[in-house]
Amino acid sequence: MTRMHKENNLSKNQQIIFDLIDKSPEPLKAYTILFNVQKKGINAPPQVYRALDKLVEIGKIHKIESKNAFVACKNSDCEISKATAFSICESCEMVDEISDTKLSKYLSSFNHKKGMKFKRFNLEFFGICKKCK
Amino acid sequence: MTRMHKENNLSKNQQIIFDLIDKSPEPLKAYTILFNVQKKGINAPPQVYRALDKLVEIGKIHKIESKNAFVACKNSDCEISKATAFSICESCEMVDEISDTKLSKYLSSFNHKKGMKFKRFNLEFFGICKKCK
DNA sequence: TTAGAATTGTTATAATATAACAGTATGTAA
DNA sequence: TTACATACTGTTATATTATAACAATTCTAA
Ligand SMILES: [Zn+2]
Ligand SMILES: [Zn+2]
Ligand SMILES: [Zn+2]
Ligand SMILES: [Zn+2]
Repeated sequence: MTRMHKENNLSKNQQIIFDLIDKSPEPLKAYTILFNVQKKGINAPPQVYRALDKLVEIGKIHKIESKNAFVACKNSDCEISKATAFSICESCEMVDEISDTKLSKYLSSFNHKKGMKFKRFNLEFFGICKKCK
Repeated sequence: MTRMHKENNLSKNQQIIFDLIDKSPEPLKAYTILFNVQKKGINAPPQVYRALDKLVEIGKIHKIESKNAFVACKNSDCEISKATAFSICESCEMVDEISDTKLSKYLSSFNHKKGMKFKRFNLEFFGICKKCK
């Protein structure tokens, strides 16, 4: 029993949690996820965090660091999460993943004066969205 | 007693906590700060978090969101924290504030396709620093 | 088929952050 | 100077976010 869902490489818990995040219009927090998947047999925080860690690692979801919340990747898995950018409304908390090739290229090729070579970046923009204006 | 330190606008607790962060070579976490200021009479988390909130608000320190840790601003208070960028070593955890006018201007003038006007951004670059190479 | 790797289930606990309430200090303006 | 508003402080308790540790099962590939 408890078969892997080979069609997309996700395990049972990973799939359940990804589906929940993917269909949510807003970022979900770990314990919100936990409460919502208890009916499916996921009972404890480590089960949620392990799935989240894996989903982040493979680029299916991203963590919004300023909110401790998770969103599904809308951008063909962001080259496995090496270059992420988000717009965040400070009023309604809505989060949108920004897909802008120019921005991504500009930042990916940005080099630190101190000679550090970057492997990854995360950018969070804050403002008031159209709806909230 | 407990006079305001008017020379720089910081209250007693704010000054104690700012001094600690400012002289630290690395980001400090809230409870690390708490342990280090208990000898100065700051005993409880809310005292630390209130000072941190204020210091962030006035741009004296920044929160490194991916680490839940705080660093002093090295950049004339970043126009009150509207535009922050950091480089973070994934090996030694060192954090450097990036001061790059071009980068800052580029991002400050970046406009979202969906019409949202940004007021603020935070950017975190990750890599391996020179020392750790 | 069998050994290693990945995943799961479970209990307990660590680490991060805030609520709520009471009191004190400071600046301003009548 | 008094009175008021604002900011800051102290304190206890609690909420929220995340991980440690261990045992078992399932998957994968040789
Ligand atoms: Zn993405
Ligand atoms: Zn909004
Ligand atoms: Zn700064
Ligand atoms: Zn390093």
